[in-house]
Amino acid sequence: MTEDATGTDMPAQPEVPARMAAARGSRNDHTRRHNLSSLVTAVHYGGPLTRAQLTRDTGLNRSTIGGLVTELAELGLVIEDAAAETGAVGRPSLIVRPRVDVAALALHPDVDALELGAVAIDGTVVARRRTSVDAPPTPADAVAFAREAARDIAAEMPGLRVVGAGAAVPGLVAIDGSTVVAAPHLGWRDVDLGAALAEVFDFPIAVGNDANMGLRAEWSFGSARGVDTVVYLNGSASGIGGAALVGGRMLRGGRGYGGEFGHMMIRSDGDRCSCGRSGCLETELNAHRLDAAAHDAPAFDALASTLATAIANLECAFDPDLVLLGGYLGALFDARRDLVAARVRELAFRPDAEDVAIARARLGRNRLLIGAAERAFAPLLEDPAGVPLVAL
Amino acid sequence: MTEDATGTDMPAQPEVPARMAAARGSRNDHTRRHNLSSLVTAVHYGGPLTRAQLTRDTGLNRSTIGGLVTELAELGLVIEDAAAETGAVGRPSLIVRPRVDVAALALHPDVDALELGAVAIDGTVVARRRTSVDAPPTPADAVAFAREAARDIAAEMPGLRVVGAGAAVPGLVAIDGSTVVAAPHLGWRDVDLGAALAEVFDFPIAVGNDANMGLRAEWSFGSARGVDTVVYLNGSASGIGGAALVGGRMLRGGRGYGGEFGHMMIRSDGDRCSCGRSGCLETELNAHRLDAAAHDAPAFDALASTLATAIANLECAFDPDLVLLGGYLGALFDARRDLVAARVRELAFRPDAEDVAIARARLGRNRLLIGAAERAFAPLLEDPAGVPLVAL
DNA sequence: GGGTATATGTTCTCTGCGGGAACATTTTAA
DNA sequence: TTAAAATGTTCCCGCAGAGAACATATACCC
Repeated sequence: MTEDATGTDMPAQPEVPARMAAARGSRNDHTRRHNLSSLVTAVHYGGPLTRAQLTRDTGLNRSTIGGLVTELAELGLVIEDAAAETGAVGRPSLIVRPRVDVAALALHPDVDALELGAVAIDGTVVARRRTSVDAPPTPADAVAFAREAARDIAAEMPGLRVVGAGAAVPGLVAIDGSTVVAAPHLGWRDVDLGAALAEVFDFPIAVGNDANMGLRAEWSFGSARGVDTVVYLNGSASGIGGAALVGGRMLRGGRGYGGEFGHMMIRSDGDRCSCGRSGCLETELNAHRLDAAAHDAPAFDALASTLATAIANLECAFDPDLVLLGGYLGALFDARRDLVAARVRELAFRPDAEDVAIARARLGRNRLLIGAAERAFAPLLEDPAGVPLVAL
Repeated sequence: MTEDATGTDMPAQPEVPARMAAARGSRNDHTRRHNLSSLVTAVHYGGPLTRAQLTRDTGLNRSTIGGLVTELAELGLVIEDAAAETGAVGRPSLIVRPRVDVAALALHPDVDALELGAVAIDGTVVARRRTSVDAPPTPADAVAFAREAARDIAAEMPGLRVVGAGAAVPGLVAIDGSTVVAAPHLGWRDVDLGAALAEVFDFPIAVGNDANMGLRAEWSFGSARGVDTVVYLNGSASGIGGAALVGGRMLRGGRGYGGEFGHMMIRSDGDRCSCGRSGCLETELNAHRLDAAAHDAPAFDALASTLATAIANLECAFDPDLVLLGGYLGALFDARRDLVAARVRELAFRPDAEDVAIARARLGRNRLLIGAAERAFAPLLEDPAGVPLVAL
C-alpha cells in the first residue's frame, strides 16, 4: 500500500479552511488601527520616542504622525512632552511617552504564595502584593486574594486605569486562555479561572501557562528582548516549564499545551515520571537531584550534561537564536557554563561551527508579573482605540 | 548568584529590535494589495469561487469585489466565467477561477533522479520531466537538467506564464532560501543553488528543505489541508526528514535548520548516527532496519513502538493538531496503526483522553513538486499586482 | 407566457485616511 | 542678526472601500 501517487489531477477540494479562504477584507479604518497600533507598540517596548523618530521608523508622513499621536493622547495612552535638549540643529521634536497610569494587573498563584502586581504600560512593576500560604491555594483563595490586593492597590494608586489582567499559572492552560486544565502542584483540574476572575473584575482576563508568560516577559524586557526564535526552560519547585518562540510568535499548540519540554524524553532508561512516562527531563534533572549533587562534582557535572543533552535536542528541533534558562536551570548553567557549552557543541546538530547561544533569564521576581501583564496589554497594543480602560 | 530580582524599576532599553519598533506604516495601497492578495489566495486554495462567495467571505462590498476581480483579470491571474446553473433564485454570480496557464516550476534533485515539474496556480501538476541518474547529481547536473527540462516543457506548453521556481533539496538549506548548506546524500556542501539557477532562469528561485516543502504541499492540498499545527515526519532513503507548522507558519528556525526531527534523540543508548550523536531517530528507525524486520513481527513492532515514542515526544513539545507521516514512516504506520496509536496514547503527555490525530501523507510523487511550487507562488499570493509573470 | 421576488452586477457619490506642499516654529551656527 | 536645518501645522489631493440607486438575470407563481 503506497500513498496516492496519482497523475497530474488534483482531488476535489470541497471545504476550504478558514486560513485559506479569503481573509476578512481590509478597510480604511484598518489602516488607521494598524498605524495607531504601531505607535503604541513602539513606545510600549521602546519607551519615550520623538515624533521624528516615529516618522522615520514608520515611513509615515509627519502630518500623519501628528494626527495619530494626537489621537493617542486624546485616548489617554501617551503624553507629549517638550523635547529635551539634544544639541542638534533644527526645531526639537516632541517626545511621545507612554502614560504610566495605564496599567495591567498580573496574578501569580503558586504553591507557596499568591502574588498580584500592577504593571504599567512601560513594563515597570508599579505595585505588588504578596502573601505566603501554607497549603497550595484553591482557585477561590486566588480569586479572593486578587480582589483584596487589587482593592488595596487601587486605594494606593487612585488614578490607575486598567486594561485587563493576566494570570500566570503553573500548569496546563487551555487554548481559550481561561481554563486551567491541570495544575498538579496546585491541585487544580479543569478550573475556569478566567471566568472566576471575571466575576470580580470589570476588565478582560487572560490566563496562561507560567513558562509561556515568563518567556513573553523575557522577550519583551529581558534577556530575549526581540529575539525571534527562542527556546525557554525554567526550573522551579514545580518541575521544568518550557516555552518557545517561533518566528516571533509564542508556540501554543492546538490545545494550548505546546512547549512542555519538561516532559521530553531525555533518557530511555530513566526513572518514572509523575506524568506516567520514563526519563522525562524534569525527572532526570529536578531540584531535588540538584540539591543532592551540590557537593558531588561528578554528579553535578552529570546533571549539567543532562541539561546540555536537552538543549541539543531542542536545538535540532527548533534551531533557536537563543536558548534561555531560568530558575535552577539558569543557576546550573551559570555554575557549569563551559561544560554545558562544550557538551552542547558536541551534541548539537549543526552544519556550521557556530555555537548555540545560551543565556540566563534575568527578570527574576518581576518576570511572571510582567509576562502576565504583557498578555493583558496585547489587545490594547493591537487596537489602541478599541479597548476601554477602566478605573481599578 | 541569582537572577536580577530588582525592585520595580526596569533597566534602560537602549536598542529596540525591529519587531518591536513601529511597524512600517500602512498606506491605502497596502489595503488594496491586501485585498487583492485575499482574493488570489482564496481561489488558489479553494478553486473556482463565485463573486458572491468572495463578497461573503471577505465582508467587502459587492462593488469593491467587482473592482478587485476586474484588476485580477487584467493582471491575467483569473478568468471570470458565466455562472453554472445553480438552481438558486436571483441573478447568478460570476465564477472567478484561477488561470491555469499561470504556473511555477519545481525542481527536485535527489540521490537517484532529477525531476522538474510545472505546477499551475490551482495546484495541479501540468507537466513533469524526470531522469534517473546512477550517481548523485552535482549542482551543475541539476541546473543543466532544469534548463533542458524547462525548455522542453516550454515547447510543449507555449502559453505558460511563470512566476518563479522552487527547489526541494534533501538537506539543510540556509534561511536565505538559496544556499544548500549541507546535503550529505547528494554530497553537496555550501552550494548556492539559487544563484546557479538564477543564471539559467529569468524568474525568482526559492530553495528549501524537502521536508518543509513536502509539509507545505500537504498543508495546501493534501492530508494536512488547512490544519494550523502539524508535525511532519517523512522517511526516505536519505533518512528521516522533519518539518512543523506552528500556528499556520512553517517552523524555520534562526538559520533555517528547524524541524530536523530525524536527529532527535530517541534512545540514550542507541547506535551511533552519521551526525555524530547516538540514538537519533533516523538511526534507530531507518529503511534498512525496517526491511530487515519485515518478516520478524516482534522486531517490526519494536520499530512501530519507536515511531510512537518519537510521536509522543513531538506531541509534548508541539501539541499538534495532526501528526503527518510520509514515506516509509507512513507505510509503517499503516501496517501497525493500532499499535502505534495505543503506544502514543500510553506515552503522550496529555491531560485529556483525546487521541493525537495521526495521518498519512497522500500527495505521493506530486508532493515535492507541489510544495516547491507553493514556495514559488507565495510572493504572487502576497502581492498579486507586484510580481511579474514571464514566458517560460 | 407574463409578472414578481430575489440575488447579483454596475455605476456613481461620499467619507476616511495618508501623502505632500506650503508655511510656521524652534533650534544651531555663522 | 541672519541663515540653515529640522520639525510641527494646515490645507488640499488622490486612492480605496462603503453604500445607495439602478440594471440585469434567474426562479417561482399564476
